[in-house]
Amino acid sequence: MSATNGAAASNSPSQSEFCDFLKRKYPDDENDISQNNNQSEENQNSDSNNSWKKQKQVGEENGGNCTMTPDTTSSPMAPYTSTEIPISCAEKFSTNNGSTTTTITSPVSSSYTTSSPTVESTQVTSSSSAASFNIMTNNPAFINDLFAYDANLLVPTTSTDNLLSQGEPSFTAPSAICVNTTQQFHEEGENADNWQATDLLELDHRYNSTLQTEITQLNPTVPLKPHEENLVTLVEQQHHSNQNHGEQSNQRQYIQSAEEISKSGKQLPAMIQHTTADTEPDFEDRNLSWLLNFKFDEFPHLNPDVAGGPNRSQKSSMHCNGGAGGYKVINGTANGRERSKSPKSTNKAGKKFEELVMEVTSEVEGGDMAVGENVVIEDTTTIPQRAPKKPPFTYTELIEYALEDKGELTVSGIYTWISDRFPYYKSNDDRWKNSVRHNLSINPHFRKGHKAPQGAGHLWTISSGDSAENVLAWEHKKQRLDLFFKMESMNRERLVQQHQQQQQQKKQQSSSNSTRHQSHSHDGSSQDACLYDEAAVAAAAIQQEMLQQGHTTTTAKDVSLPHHQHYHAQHQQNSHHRTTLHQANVHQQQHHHHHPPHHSQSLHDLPYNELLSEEELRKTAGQILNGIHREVEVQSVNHHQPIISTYQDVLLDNDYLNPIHKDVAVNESGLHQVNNTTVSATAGNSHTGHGTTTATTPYYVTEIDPIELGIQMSSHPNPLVHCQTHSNNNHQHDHAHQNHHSNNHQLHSHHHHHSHHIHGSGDPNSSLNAEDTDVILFNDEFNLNYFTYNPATDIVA
DNA sequence: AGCTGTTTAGACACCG
DNA sequence: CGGTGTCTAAACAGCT
Ligand SMILES: [Mg+2]
Repeated sequence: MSATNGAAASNSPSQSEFCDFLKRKYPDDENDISQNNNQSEENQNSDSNNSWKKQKQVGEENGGNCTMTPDTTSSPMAPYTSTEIPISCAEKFSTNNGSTTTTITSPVSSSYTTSSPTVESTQVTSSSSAASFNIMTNNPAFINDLFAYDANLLVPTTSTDNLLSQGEPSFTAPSAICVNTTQQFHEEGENADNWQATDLLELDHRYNSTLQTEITQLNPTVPLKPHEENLVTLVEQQHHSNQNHGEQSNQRQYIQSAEEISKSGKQLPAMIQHTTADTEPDFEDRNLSWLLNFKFDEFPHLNPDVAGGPNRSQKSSMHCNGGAGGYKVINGTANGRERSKSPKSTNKAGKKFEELVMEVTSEVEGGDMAVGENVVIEDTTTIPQRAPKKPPFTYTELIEYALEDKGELTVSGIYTWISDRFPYYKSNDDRWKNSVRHNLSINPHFRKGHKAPQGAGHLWTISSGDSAENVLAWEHKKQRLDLFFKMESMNRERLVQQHQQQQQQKKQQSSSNSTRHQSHSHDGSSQDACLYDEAAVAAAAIQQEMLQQGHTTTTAKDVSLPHHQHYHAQHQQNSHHRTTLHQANVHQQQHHHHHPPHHSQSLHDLPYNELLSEEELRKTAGQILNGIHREVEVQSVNHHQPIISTYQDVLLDNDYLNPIHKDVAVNESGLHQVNNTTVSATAGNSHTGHGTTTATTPYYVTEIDPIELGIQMSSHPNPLVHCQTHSNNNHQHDHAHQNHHSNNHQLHSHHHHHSHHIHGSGDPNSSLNAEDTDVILFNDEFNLNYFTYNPATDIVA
């Protein structure tokens, strides 16, 4: 417990948004699909990811825990192990749907106005009122497992029933979901497996199209099926009630972890106990999927080169992911290429894996190494479980969801949040945790806040822009997450039913005495039952939450959503911003006009508001500059005097491109706004020629030596000026782009469009524009993170 | 020693 | 193909 730290945790709002990135990974196209399938297989088998942990062995015991110590977050933790039930997620929905205020109109514009933050807000529209969910189930084929993901998860069934019943409600508000209609109803079979993938893709597709067109389209279309309706019922009710109250928009449903749920009182108890008892002690421990994530190199004898098989490709590198499925290892064809690689992990993991493999293989016929075959691992025999599939969310998204939901979390809290809800990410696996940390560092919208109360580390928060786009994008993400969980629930339900049927059949058979072998266990459709469902749990959680909400006035923070994203893009990030409201009283406002006020709040929240000592300023400035994309013009105004650096108009209001509001950045950086005149004067001195100085725009000046901030002015001829303009914003901005390779590249080019924004903002610095000029080092976006690293450019460090 | 947080890199998938 | 986005692995430094 820990109290959960985050204080915030509980209420925050978050929502889920959804991105399109799915597309990429899981393309809509049929072709893609096919590919996906392949992949999926792999995945299933190996399951990639996650799994290994570096440390692991020990860990295990703990099970999950592992790491979590720290503060807050942890409390929830223990999750699985103890309970076994991993996740529950409930979703919340964005309430806003219908009312989102923001308009989307010009996407671009929004942000940049320097002065006035407000975007256009207002309005809006749209919304999605109630959405209806469509679809579902009934598709015959599974698309691939990619999406199937958790449906399978694993937990032995038994008690599930209870859960299910309770769980059902998980579906939240219909409103949130928008599924595309297109296919939907094939009612034939029961295979509904597809729906997840399909739905998500559709959602994404829709989102994309909407971006172009209008928001309104987001509204849901298809009506729910009866049974679905049932599921939803609770939610809707709640929803209605809320609406009545006028809250609708804000209400959210949260995703709770199993633990939370249990705490809350709901009980899943039966299940939990049961499960735990039955199967393994530790759920996670038992799941050996991580073992499948190996590198061929490490296990020469397994090297597929020989084997042949379906291989995939050539990626030499490889890890095979194993996937779920039945724990098969897929083959990879790996070439032996990469062999020597990571010593560490390799060794450790390798051994384990190796041993395991040996065992397995031995069992397997012929020992064919073909890795491709099915290797059954462990208990599969008795337990139907399948390894969870990798959720269709990027790490960035997962973190966003977690932070939006809880407001602020420690790193370990984030791990917990994720692992509680997505079985794929085991708490004893260090690999994905490394990725999480990496993403925190690399994405500017993830901000490191105060030090964690307890252990090492800090509380992380998310900052998002308020632009309409962002709002939309966030809405989309939320919907995606919600849809995902719904689908999960449904799948779960379906599986349970199947399982029950099977059991009945078995009984009958046994009684009838027919053949013992019930070989067909794996029929396409039936996957064994996994009963466990996150969804169920989630549902339960939601239900509970709803109930609670009714009474409690929890504090709710609402988070407004974030917004952002780029259009095209797809994929990307988003940002979010959250605002806090007290539900109890006020909440009505829901409108997202967070802007104005919010900004201020955000400032307040930040630790920086107060005056800082010089050192602190320096430190802070460095931190701020580090990792934030901004458009900056750095000029060395004067040499002889104290160094004065100018950051020109760089800091934009926050929006999806610039998650951190300009004011915040300025404040944190210790910058002062200066009149043009002033600056120009100085500037003029220094470098005359270039004219880079813009007449009009205000400058932000700091006395901190740029070098201290990691920015080195070029030593060239005019030492003076170096400007960078960039708009940085890039599409994605957030993402930090890691530059591939040399950072240089990215720095230049692209994204000009954004640049105009800047201009638009009133800052003509046409002169600056000139990307052409020598002076300008960077164009559009560039990540100050890399400032230091670019030797090539003038800026060096 | 373990956890955190920052960076660097290589590999891939996509997209225009 | 180059630019991007994502993922994974790692090296490292700083804290606790
Ligand atoms: Mg960051």
